Amino acid sequence: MEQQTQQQIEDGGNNQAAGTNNRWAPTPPQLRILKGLYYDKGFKYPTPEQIQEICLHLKQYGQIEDKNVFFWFQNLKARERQKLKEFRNVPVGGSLDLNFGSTGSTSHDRSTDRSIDLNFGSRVGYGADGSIMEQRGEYHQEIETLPLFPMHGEDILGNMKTTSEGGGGYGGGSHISLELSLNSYRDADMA
Amino acid sequence: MEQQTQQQIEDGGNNQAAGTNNRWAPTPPQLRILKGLYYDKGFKYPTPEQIQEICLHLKQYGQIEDKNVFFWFQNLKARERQKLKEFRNVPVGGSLDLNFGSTGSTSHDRSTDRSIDLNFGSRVGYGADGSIMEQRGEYHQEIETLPLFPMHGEDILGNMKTTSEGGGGYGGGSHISLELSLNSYRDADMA
DNA sequence: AATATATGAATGAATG
DNA sequence: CATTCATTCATATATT
Repeated sequence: MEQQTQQQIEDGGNNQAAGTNNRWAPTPPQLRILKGLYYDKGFKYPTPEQIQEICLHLKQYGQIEDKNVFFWFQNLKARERQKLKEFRNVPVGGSLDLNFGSTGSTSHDRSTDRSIDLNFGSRVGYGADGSIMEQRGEYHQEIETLPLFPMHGEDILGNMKTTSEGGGGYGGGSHISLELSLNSYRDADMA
Repeated sequence: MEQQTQQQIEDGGNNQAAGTNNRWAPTPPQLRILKGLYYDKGFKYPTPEQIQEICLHLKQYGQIEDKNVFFWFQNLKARERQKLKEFRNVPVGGSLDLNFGSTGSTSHDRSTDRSIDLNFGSRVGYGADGSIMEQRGEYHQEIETLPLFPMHGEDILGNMKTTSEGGGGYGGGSHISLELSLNSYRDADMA
């Protein structure tokens, strides 16, 4: 079938089939910046305003929307957490009947290997530090502060909060001077 | 993670080098057990804990990791759905069924309903209001008579975290200053 | 060998 | 935020 044999999303050329392609794919520069923020800066909890800022900036490197940035951060966080969770050792107990159909031996093979205690064990939870670090609030850098676009976090799209408006939400007109620093990037995927 | 940096396959030459990717392949015993769980037991939604349990057990039959088990279930589910969808797309001639709003019979788990809303206006819960609404305390694993865990059932149920946004809302101190010392060189994107 | 298929792996998007 | 769905990429294996 038409399973393979397709070459889409590329970096070199932003082939936006305008309508045919629905799923966003970060261009290398966008990915580099996003990763730089997340890993190098430890910036993991962008506010809606900051998402807009980031998105606006990333638009230079290819088509992108707020929700893409939002999802990107969400997914990365979720997957890192999930990874930790899966590495965690299972408590005890568990009697999954995995021995069906086997030959005879009706004994629990796994026996007592579940006593292995890794590094986590108890602090894998949230807020227990270690897994989730926060930088919201007043996280300042002490590197070269280079203001990219000292603009005011305005409503770029004007559709962020159509439901619960009224001003009760979040401040709103808060000026955010998003300055990014990507002196060092984490990885250079692709070879 | 960086795997979709594929380049044009029309280069006509050698692409894709380095074959250090050893992808897991289930051994016969492992496959038998996995299939037994999925088909015979109807066990299709393993929790992270159960994944570990299964994985640990399968280790006796060959090298395997949690993520392998995770992906195995994910793929199997996805492909069964995909298969069903293909059959459903048979050229029916002109039988356009626009029966929206009913038929609610058989399957309607929580999918197949993809509504393409590219507007992204009010749905994406940034958690702007903070506070996680509800925390699913029940998995709908319709296991027939499989006593997965006749012991405990906590963990996933207890998810209380009130430090999700920490930053004290987005309205107030969104004075995060990142930095960006990017070189304003735009690669080739955004032609 | 070239093509097709099966399936492991990755990730964007969506839901509750 | 945790979990799940959908689509796609990457390969090993089967088929011709």
